[in-house]
Order: sequence, then C-alpha cells, then structure tokens
Amino acid sequence: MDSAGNEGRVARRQRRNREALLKAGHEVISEKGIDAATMMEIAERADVASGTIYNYFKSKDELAIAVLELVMEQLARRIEDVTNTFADPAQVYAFGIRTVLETATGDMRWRQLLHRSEVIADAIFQRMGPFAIRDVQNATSAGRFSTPDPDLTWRMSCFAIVGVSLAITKDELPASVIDETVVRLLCMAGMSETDSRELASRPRPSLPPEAAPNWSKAKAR
Amino acid sequence: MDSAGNEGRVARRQRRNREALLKAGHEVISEKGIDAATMMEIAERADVASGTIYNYFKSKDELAIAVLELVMEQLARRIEDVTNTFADPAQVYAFGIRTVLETATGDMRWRQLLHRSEVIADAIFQRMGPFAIRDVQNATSAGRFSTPDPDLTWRMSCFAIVGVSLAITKDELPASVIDETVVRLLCMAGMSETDSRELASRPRPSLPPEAAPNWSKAKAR
DNA sequence: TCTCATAACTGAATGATTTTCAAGATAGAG
DNA sequence: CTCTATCTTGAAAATCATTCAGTTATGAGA
Repeated sequence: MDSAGNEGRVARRQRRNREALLKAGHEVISEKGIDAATMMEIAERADVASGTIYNYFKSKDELAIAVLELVMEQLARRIEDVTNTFADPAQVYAFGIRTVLETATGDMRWRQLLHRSEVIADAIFQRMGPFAIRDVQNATSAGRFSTPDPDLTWRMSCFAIVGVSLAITKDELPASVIDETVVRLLCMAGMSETDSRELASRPRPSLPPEAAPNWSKAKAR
Repeated sequence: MDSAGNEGRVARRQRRNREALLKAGHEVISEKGIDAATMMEIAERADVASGTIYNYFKSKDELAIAVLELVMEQLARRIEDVTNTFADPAQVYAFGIRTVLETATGDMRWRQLLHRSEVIADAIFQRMGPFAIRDVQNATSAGRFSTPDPDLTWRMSCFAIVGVSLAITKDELPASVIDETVVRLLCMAGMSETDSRELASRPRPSLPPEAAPNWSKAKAR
C-alpha cells in the first residue's frame, strides 16, 4: 500500500463499510429501538454480510453506542452553532438542555433510543460533555451558577433529562413539563429559583435545520 | 375449596411458588444482572419448571420489575422507620436520597441492578415515590423547599441517583461524590446552596439492619 | 369414598438472535 | 505474476425466552 498519504482500495472499502454500517445502524435502531434491531437487518441495509459487522464493532452494543454517540455529537454541533453568539454562558447551558429535551421527545427517531437509558445518557454525557461542562464552568466563573463539581452536575442532568424524556414519550407526563425541567436543572447547577425561571423563559432562537449527517467522524473502538 | 377464609392446597402452593420465584429471581438477578439471569436458573432455584414462571409473570421483564419493586419497598420501609421521628421534612428527604445512593453503591447485590437504569429508576420512582413526594410537599409547605411539581422533581432525582450510582460502581467517580450529589438534589428541590450544604452535613442516624425479606407482599401483575 | 372437570405444572420443542469460524476472495508488495 | 496477509462471506453453533401438548393434582359433588 502507498505509505504516503494516498489511500488504497482496502482502506477505501473499509471506510465505506464503516460508514454504511453506522448509517444503517442509525436507521434500524431509530425505527425499532436497540433491542428489536437485528444485526441481520443492519447488515443487509449496509450491504455486507452479517459476520462483517464484527470486523468493525465488537458487539451489537458497541455498534449502538457508536451510533448514539455520533447522533449526540451532531446535535451538540448544531447547538454550538446557535449558541456561540450568546453572551450569557448560563443561557448557553439552558438552551442546550432544552434542545436535548425537545429533540428527544419530539423527533420520532429519538424516541426508540430512550429505552436503553444508560446507553443514551452516557452518550449524551460523553459527547455533549465537553461543551456542557465548559458552559457550566463559564457560568460559575461569571457568578451565574455555583456548583463545585460541573462534571457531577452534568452527569446528573443527563440522566434526569433522559428520565423526563422517557416519561413524556410514554405519556406519563405532558410535553409542557419541559419548561419546569429546565428550571429545576438550572437550580441544580446552583442558580436561584427566581433567576432560573427568568432565564428559562427568555425567548430563544430556533435550531438550524439538520445537515446531512457525516458518518465518517466515528471513532474506532 | 373452602369458600370461607380457609386456604386450600392449591392456593398454598401458588403462594409458595410465587414467593420462591421472587426470592430466586432476586438472588440470580443480584448475582448476574437482569440480562445475564436466565429463566432456567431462576426456575431451578425456585424448584419449578421453567414454563411455570409464566403462570406467575407475563415475561422475564415483569419478573425483574416485580423483584426490583419489592426490594425498593423494603428499603423505603426501613428508611421510614428511621425518619418518622425527624422534625424537618427536608431532612427526611435528604436522608432518603442519601440512603438510596449509599445502598446502591455499597451493597453488592444492588450493583448489578443498575445496569438497566430505566427499570431500577422506575422502581425507585414508583415505590419510594409516595414517601418522597409527601416529604417534598411537606418541606415545601414548611418553606424549606420550593418546587411547584414534586412529582417531576422526584422523577428527575431518581434518574440522577441511578446515574451517579452507576458511575460510582464503574469507578468513574469516587464514592465521596455522594455528599455533593445530595447537595445538588436539594438545590434542585429549590433549597439554597447554603441551606442544602448545611442540611447535607448534619449527623445522621444509622439505618436499622435489614430484616428477613418478606416475599409475599408482591402485587399480582 | 369415588369420579370428574378444572386448573396448574412440566420440560421438550420452537423460534429468534447474536456471534463464531472455516473457506473463499482480494489487494498490493515484491 | 505470485504469494501472503487481510477482509468478507454465510452457514452453523450457541443461547435463550417463550409456547404448548401432555401429565398430574386438586377438590366439589355424588
């Protein structure tokens, strides 16, 4: 193989296969949920043999995790594109958690993902963490939040968000609790009830439309 | 069959079977986790045929849910026994969430249960909810908390507790974060940072030892 | 006490899936 | 052009949850 930057046919095929598997995995998992998705169907849609999946992912769970992490990264990037003009870091954080809640409950493709809570919560924690934790730190420096452990606060928030989203999709709670959920999470980050409520009720810009997903960003596992 | 209060042999055997299944289910699930537990092993330990389980529980998941809900109810009762002398309802709540965190991370039998977060979080929510929500309401009336939706706050807390417990058992966080977790959950319930920290640091009585579990309290599903 | 209908129990068979692996391609270095 | 290392294939193995036809036990009525 060309030891210079040039990519051989094998490497090209591998990249194609990995991307096709992530795309197919996303489709099938979004339609049926992680548990009901079968490796056979994913393989067929990616146009590879079922055994080939295991050259790319150690198990079904790892494939699912890779898919969810990509989805999260893409949402994080869309949020970042809107919020990088906000002056108040607390507002960036509030916009982020609200957007995750609204996407998780509103986008049909997300609903199925919630049923394996620890997987989706972990993906949110890991992939949106760098942004979210930075925002919490900035907001704490600015005196808006007061939490000594932004990592812990963010981890708790991820699970709480998934829990509320799950309840909304199961119609155990109305979608209108999203407002109060944001308020409570701001309180958890150390903001006063009054400030939280004011911040949560500010007008918000809308999220830009979803770009065509780029499946090649997946990390090897 | 005796139509008076007297119980026939059939009813007696059914009660024995149900209890044996719950006990066996608890053992096996605690040792291996919900997913790795097999119906065969549970049936063997309960000394019934595998098919018999389905006379008592519609599916493996329902059996697991019944087991977890019983475990939660028993813990709730032990907490209640200690806290019913507390004067401050906020302190009752704080003691409850701390106890769940410590039990979930300290008791080896709990560690396996955390891996199906939505199941355990739901069991906590359902079975400890009556107590917890009452405490939050009392604390709000007493001016210690301020949350307009105790149900939502409790639901968020359950998922956050499971998330933190999971991270501790995976050694992603030290057990010492339990203190700060309690503080953050009190903030979420609407208490100020200062008050939360004071409340979380108060000395606590110890939980009474675990009584022999009573497997007959299970509800039919 | 005997008989019979009903309900519960049994465990082998079913069916659905993930994962493995031996055999067959394929690329690209020499 | 050849050879080897690597990837792909798809059939077979392995694992379970769940079903169900056949067996057994119970207790009401005669």
